[in-house]
Amino acid sequence: MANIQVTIKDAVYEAAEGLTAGEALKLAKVPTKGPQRPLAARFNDELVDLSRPLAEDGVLEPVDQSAPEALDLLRHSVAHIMAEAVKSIFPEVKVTIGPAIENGFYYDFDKPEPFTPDDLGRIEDRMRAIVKAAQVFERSEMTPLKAVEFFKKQGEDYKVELVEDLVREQQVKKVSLYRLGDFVDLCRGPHVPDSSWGGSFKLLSVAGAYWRGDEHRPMLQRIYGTAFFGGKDLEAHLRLLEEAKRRDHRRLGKDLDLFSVTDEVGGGLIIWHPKGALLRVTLEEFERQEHLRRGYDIVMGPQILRTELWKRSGHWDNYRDNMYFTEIDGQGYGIKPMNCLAHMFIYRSQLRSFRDLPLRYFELGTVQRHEKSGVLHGLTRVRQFTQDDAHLFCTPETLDQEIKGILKLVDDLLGAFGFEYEIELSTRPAKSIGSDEAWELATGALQKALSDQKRPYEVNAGDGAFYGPKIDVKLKDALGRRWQCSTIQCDFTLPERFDLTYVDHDGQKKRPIMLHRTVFGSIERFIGILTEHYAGAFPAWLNPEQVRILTVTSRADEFARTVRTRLRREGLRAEADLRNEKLGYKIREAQMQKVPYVLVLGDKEVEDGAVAVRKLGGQDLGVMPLDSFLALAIFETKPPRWDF
RNA sequence: GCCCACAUAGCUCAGCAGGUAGAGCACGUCCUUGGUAAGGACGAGGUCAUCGGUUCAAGUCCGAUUGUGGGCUCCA
Repeated sequence: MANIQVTIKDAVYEAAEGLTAGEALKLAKVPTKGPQRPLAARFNDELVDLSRPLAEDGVLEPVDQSAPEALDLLRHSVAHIMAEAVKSIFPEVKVTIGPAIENGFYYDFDKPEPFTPDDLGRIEDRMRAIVKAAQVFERSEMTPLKAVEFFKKQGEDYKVELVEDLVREQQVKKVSLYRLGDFVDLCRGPHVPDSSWGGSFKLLSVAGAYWRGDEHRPMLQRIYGTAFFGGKDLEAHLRLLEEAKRRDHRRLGKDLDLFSVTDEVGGGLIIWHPKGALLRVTLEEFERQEHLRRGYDIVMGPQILRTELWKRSGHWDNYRDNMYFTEIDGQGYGIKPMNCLAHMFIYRSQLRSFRDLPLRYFELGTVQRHEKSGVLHGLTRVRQFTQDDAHLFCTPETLDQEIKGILKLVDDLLGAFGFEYEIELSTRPAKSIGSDEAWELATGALQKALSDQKRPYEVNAGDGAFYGPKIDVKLKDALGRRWQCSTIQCDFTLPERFDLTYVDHDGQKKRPIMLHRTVFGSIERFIGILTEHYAGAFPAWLNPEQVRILTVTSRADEFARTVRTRLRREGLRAEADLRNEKLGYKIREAQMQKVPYVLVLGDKEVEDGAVAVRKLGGQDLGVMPLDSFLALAIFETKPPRWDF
């Protein structure tokens, strides 16, 4: 048998061919215990099992739990452990696929009867036994023909389909299989060496999922779980899930009395209560002012527009199933699912010169979309919502500048809430309108603006709007969850379809370029995100209640009313709690309602014309004259503003 | 739209062998005037989501509808 040369950490080792990766690493004295113990290896840049025999010269690197791919590898391995457990308890179940996902893993099963919560417990117990038994992940290879035969014999129809697709789509000559206990799965691998690695796991939920994500194919049962290298990490993640539940905007919306949804009114339709409505108009007014400062015009369009317009715009072809239509005097109308049409008619209401451009029309436009019943969710997915929508009409010369202006606006407005974000560039989808040249131009313009500003972005191929490519912004909230809010879409097509023109320097009529964009996206959804981001403790400028005045005894009632009047006169949102309750009780309630400032008024304050100030969370600012508090509160409740 | 689960007082939930509804909080009245996260007593509150079926009898069993939750598909 020939010898091979294996390079590990810059040292070269001579070894017999067929030596496993794990054995080779031992030659280099890679730790076999502790956090640096390898769970897999990288051989000539290919991720391999430690049990993989080495057949050629090459560079070998250990992969331990600190490696970026380690957690996925572990979770995928735990998915196999789960599948083995499920197969041993329910032998009639057919297995499909079980990948690692962002915060865990899942495995999809075809099983006639649904899994029950009890089943999850039983599966977990079986998994623990498998972990304890430290079963080895055993890799083998087969020709696709053999593999098909093998899985057919086992009745694993889904695996048969997967192998056949691998052959058809990638012309593979060999497939790899992994055995764990009695369970053999088609799998690219690699895996952790044995099941003892998978001890820190938890099964989370069962849900339906279509085979291969296709709604025309069978509905499978998906079990979600998560796994980590240590119990501490697992506990931290479970705590995060608890925290997310605690911050759920649907719960906080009720607790803080912001909004409600009721089946009597209809699903996906938000009813804004006084505090929620106040929060919302505060946010909207902030945005209006910021747009006016940046040269936008505020406009408003009608709620319904004639159906033929939707046909001309392409919305009829692409979205008519998600629109509502009605008829007036024999004429068809569609309720608007977006705002751009009216804005184009404002553009068209006059002859435009290049001197008029850019035109920036901003509308807090309320739209209706017939979302499928199963997708509705609190404030984040509703059937009627308000977009902070704008359409910019510009010449090719100023396009770049306008895109950059929008990026700056996004930066400022999202930054106001402490959001960081990531950018994606979405390109032409399968279902689209417009010429190839227009798509190339538009995509190039967005790309150029991003790279000029050195903003890192990822390309999301085929995910653009039907009329143009777009920049999508995914913000990250306080819990690290990502939400898509802002979007910038470059459109050459609608100006064409609605024959928008301007007169250029040379006296010729030309087409303006149209930019569609939102910053918050949907006001409803954004308030949902803000609620969870702040856990209900909105910053003072946005909080529907900024100051709550508490009396110690009824002797302070009159003064409390005076203070409330003074605060309100200064534009502060103040309430007085004059109920016959103990101070501690009122404080508790004000804290739970997340009011930023509490003023305590007792005999001392009445006598001195002063207020005792307590901030949300318990910080005591002490007793101060009412005027001092007024100055402080006016300063602290100013909305953010930027120089540019 | 699809899979599964759920729907009881304003809120959170108990009621898990079918026999005419219960707790805590909130609310009302009274007592208490109490200085930084829940003072006390009493009281009022429900056609058990809606419609239909089984049964002598249905909150409880069955079906449909609506809505909600966890996902899937979709998201201009």
